[in-house]
This record gives sequence, structure tokens and C-alpha cells, in this order.
Amino acid sequence: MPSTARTTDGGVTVVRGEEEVFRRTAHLFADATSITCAANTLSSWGWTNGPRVIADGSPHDRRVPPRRRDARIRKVYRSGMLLDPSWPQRMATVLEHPGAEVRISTDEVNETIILDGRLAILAGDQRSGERSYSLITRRETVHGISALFEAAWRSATDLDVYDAGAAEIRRLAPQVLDLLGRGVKDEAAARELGLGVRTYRRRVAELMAALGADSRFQAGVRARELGLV
Amino acid sequence: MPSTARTTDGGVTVVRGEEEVFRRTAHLFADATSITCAANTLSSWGWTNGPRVIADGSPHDRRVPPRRRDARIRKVYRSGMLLDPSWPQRMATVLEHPGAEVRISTDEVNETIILDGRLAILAGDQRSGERSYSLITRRETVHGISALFEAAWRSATDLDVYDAGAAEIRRLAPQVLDLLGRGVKDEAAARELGLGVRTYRRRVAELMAALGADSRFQAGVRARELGLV
DNA sequence: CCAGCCGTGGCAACAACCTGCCGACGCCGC
DNA sequence: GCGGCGTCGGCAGGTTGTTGCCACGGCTGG
Repeated sequence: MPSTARTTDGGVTVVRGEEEVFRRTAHLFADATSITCAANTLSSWGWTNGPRVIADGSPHDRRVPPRRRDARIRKVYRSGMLLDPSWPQRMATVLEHPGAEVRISTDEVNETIILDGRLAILAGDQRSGERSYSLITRRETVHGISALFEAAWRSATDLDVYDAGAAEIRRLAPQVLDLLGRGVKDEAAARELGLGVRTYRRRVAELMAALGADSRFQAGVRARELGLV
Repeated sequence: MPSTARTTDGGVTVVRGEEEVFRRTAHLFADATSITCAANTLSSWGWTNGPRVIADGSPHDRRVPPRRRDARIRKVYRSGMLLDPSWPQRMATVLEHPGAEVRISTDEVNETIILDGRLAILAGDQRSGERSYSLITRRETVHGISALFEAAWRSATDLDVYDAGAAEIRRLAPQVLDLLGRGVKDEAAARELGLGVRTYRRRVAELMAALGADSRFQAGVRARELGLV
């Protein structure tokens, strides 16, 4: 068995590493008329959004797969991602495409790509370095996954709407996260930022909302997951 | 320039990826009489503690470098690591060596290895996948690093001492972390575990102590760093 | 059996955190 | 200017988290 393909049966192929996913599916992106995509972190599906940044000298340079200009592209991102400093740049790349729609979800989304309702790619867990991915072509399964995606899509809010309210928090997020991460008490943290305690807490609350967290502990976990601390 | 070595000047070599560190230094472990090591996570310096577990089929199998049996081995670990389920197994491997001493630090420690006071290996940040490492041979620098390590060593507590108090919390840690990570309130969490609220909070406090965290947010970050959630 | 030890969990006091409310201030657009 | 709008931050009242204290019960070695 080659080391890249792990399992194949009933229209489901499990592979390890996103490079392998890229190799196997890049050609399908070319004439897909509908691409839907859900991601929890900025680095997910990196190769779908432009040339991947690789340490110099690496032989793994890849480019975004070609796409029909009339393709309908829909993406759902987890809200916390807006807090990442490189988010605006990323969005610029995504929105280059004419028909791209982006929505933001407060809940966690399973990392997914669906092409034309015919192929679904599900990200699995990360073991021994490389993440596993399921490539699914079985029609019934793909339909089921599409339905789940549609539900997530409906419950997510449009980027423009969401973005409007999140400008201020984004400016302060790095500092607030730093202070929280250092275990600084609200009192001191507010002073350090030259804010009132009330406002500082407001910022923290907004942050938690953006991270979809119910408690500060959870916020810590999420922030770390997203690499914000 | 080969893609592995990044910088070389004044007795400092910066390389990327622990495999490269292994290749360059494995022979030095063989006749070192003093090995000191500080680690923040269980996966750090994985190759120094036995064959690395790699996905089947990978060509990267490596073995622990041979060592003199009379070598003095000292290791400092961050306390949170004891919470990892695979900690006991890992310790077994480490303690196989006759003169191994292990201490636990509450504070964060910079990941470091020092061989015989002649070579220091410092882990750097993680960029584009592979972590960077500095291999330092310049005598003055290594001495300075040794001094820092000695300070950390003195302030750390012996494993046996530390371990004695941490038996109970280790049993519950996974469940408590899960509850905290789900944002469950203490009240409900205690009920779910069949504990009094007071005791649950005690567990959380112990957990935070083990993680060296001052706030729950910080604990969340640390827990995530250590891959406990 | 008893004394000592330890984990438990209720109570309480306090610190920290969360939020609704509202007045103050600055910034427009009219 | 002036009314609307939005942000700020104090205050208050509530919830949640943190800790010391102590009584209770189980266990153990004498």
C-alpha cells in the first residue's frame, strides 16, 4: 500500500496530508460550478486560496487550482478567525473571485469542501503530523453532507454584516489576548490599555463572542487553537 | 545554501526541524557525560527518549542516540505535562537510564539541551511547519545558558516530591478539562462528576496550579498548548 | 478500640467577572 | 447650532470563581 492512500471503499477514500488532497482533486476545481467550503482556522485549505507560502527552497510550491469565473463559491468561517492579523489579506484573496460569498459562523464548523454536490472532502483529526482527509464521492453521503452544510450556511451571518460590528475589537484584540494570556487582572489590564475597566470587560466580552466561547477558559482554548496567542 | 542550515556565524548554527538537529548532534550524545534538558511539552526532543513513533511506512524511523551509562542526565519539565495521559509511559523511558534526575517546574522553561557544558541547543519559534533550533558551541554563550539552566533547575522541585501530591488530580484531569473546555459552569460540572462544588473547584485550582496558570483563560491556553483539550 | 491522617464538601467571605443602565463626551450631517 | 449616533466609563446588582475554615466520615497503624 502506498503511504499516501489509507483506505478505499464504497466511494470513500481516506488520505493523509493536504498535499495529497490537492494532487487528487485539483483538476476537479477547474470545472466545478459550485464550491462550498467551511473552515475553522486560517490555515485550513490553504492551497485553495492562492500559492502556499513555503519555506524557501522547498519543492512544494503550489498554486491555486484554476476555476471557472462563473463558479459559485461559498465559504463559512468560524468567527474567531477575523481576529487573526492576517485575516484582511486572506479575505482579499478570497474576494478576488467574482461570485464569492463569505459568511461567519459562531459555532464550530467541521472543515469541509463540497464540489458541485458530487465530491465532499472532510478534514479529520491530526495524527502523527499529517492530518487525514476523507474524499467522498458516494452520492447519498455527499447529499447528506450538503444538507448539513446548507444548515450551517443558513445559520451563519453574512461577512459584511458581521464585519461592521467588529472593527474596534479587531484593533485591540492582540493586546487584550496578550494581557489575558499573561493572567493579568482586569483592573491592571484596563489601566495598561488606558481604558476603563468597564470598557476592557466589554472588549473581553466581544472577544469571547467572536471566539464563540462561554467562559474565559474556553476562550483561552479557542484563542490558542487559532494561534492568536 | 542547503535548505537545512539557515545561518552560521560565531559558533551559532540555526537549523530547521528536529530531524536535522538529530543528524548533527546524535554522535555527541554518545560520549557526553552530562546531559541537561528542559522541555515544555511531551513531544519536545522526542528523539532523545526512544524511537519516535511515526506513521507506518514512513522512512523517518529514528532511535535514541546511544549514551554512556554513567552520564548524568537532568531533565526539567513543565508541570502541566504530568497531566498528559501518556506521561507515565514517557517517564518510564526516561528513568530507564541509571543516573536520570527529573524535576518539575511551575514556570515556563525555554526548551533547551546542554551537553557537557560545551554544546547548547535552543528551540526557537515555529514557522512554516518546522521549528527552528540554535546549535551553540561558543564557550561563553554556552556557559551563560548553563547558568540559566542551573537557576531553573534549583527552583524546580523533584519529581518524586511533586508527584506525590498530584495523583488524584491526574485521574480527573481529562474530565475536568473536557468540562471546562465545553464552557460548563462549575455547578453543573460538579454534578456531572458527582462531586461537591467545592471539590470540583479544588480540582480546577489544582489543575491551574499544575498548568502554572493564574487565570482560567491562561489555563485554557496552556491546556491547549499541551494538547490536553 | 482509638488517635491520627486524609479526602470531602458545606459555609462564608472575598475577589473576579458579566451586564444593564445611564449620563458624558465627541463626531457628524443637517 | 443642534439633534442623532456611537463610544466611553461609572455604578449597581448579579453571577461566577477562589480560598480559608471546619466538621464529617473512611481508613490505618498502633
